[in-house]
Amino acid sequence: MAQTKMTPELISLVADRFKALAEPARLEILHSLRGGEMSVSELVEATGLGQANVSKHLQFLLAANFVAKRKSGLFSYYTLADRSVFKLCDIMCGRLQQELATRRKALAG
Amino acid sequence: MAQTKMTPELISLVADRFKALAEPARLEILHSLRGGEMSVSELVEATGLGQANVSKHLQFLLAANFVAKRKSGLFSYYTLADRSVFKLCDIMCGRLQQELATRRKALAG
DNA sequence: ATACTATACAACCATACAGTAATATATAGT
DNA sequence: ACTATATATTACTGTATGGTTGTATAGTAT
Repeated sequence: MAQTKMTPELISLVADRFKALAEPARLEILHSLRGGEMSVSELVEATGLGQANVSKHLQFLLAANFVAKRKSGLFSYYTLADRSVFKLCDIMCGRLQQELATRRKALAG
Repeated sequence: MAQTKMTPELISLVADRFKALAEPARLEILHSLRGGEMSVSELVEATGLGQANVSKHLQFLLAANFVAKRKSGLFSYYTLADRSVFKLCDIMCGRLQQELATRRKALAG
């Protein structure tokens, strides 16, 4: 399973989800949220990005269901929607380490 | 581990890898390669994309180490570099199903 | 009501890139 | 040598989007 039909529509949806992770600023935001929920202004401070910029990226991540939002008074608090982001990033980091190891071996050999 | 330092440089590299998967055409190509290595023209036929387009996407995937290349005579044969692509796509598809289930429940409830 | 604050949104510019057509490169066959 | 074929590359166009500035919205406080 997990191998459904792979229609063009499904492929397009998957591509959109990957696109949400294909941007350093958004990865930075997700990384900041590891510790727990944060308000927009906390994320602005944590990442060094502009407020409008962070807000836009958060809408993007929200649309892709990578974060969840909770409003309280003036503040909007965002959290990671689930743990799968880490699985995804871990696999990617594993790949990168593999690449580096192979490249190093090529240079040594 | 796998949680190294997350420097801006590393984050940028990870984003680049995700970007390689953030495009329906490239997912289509990777999907076609499930069955084994294929030449460029076979991929052109399998995906319905233009030759130059497929070639460019293949260079992109090659740079991101998602595919490997083997030349033989006039032909270039491409294969999946490893199985991790499937893990990544499976996780994404799992997320999508989860999203659908939640949305359905919201409508029902 | 007025002032202040946090967030979202709209308008703008600049850049990246997907797709295409034309061309270049490389290999094979005659 | 010439011809044909497979792939790569270049040049171009249109679109998407990241970042910024300014503004709108919504909530709080006095």
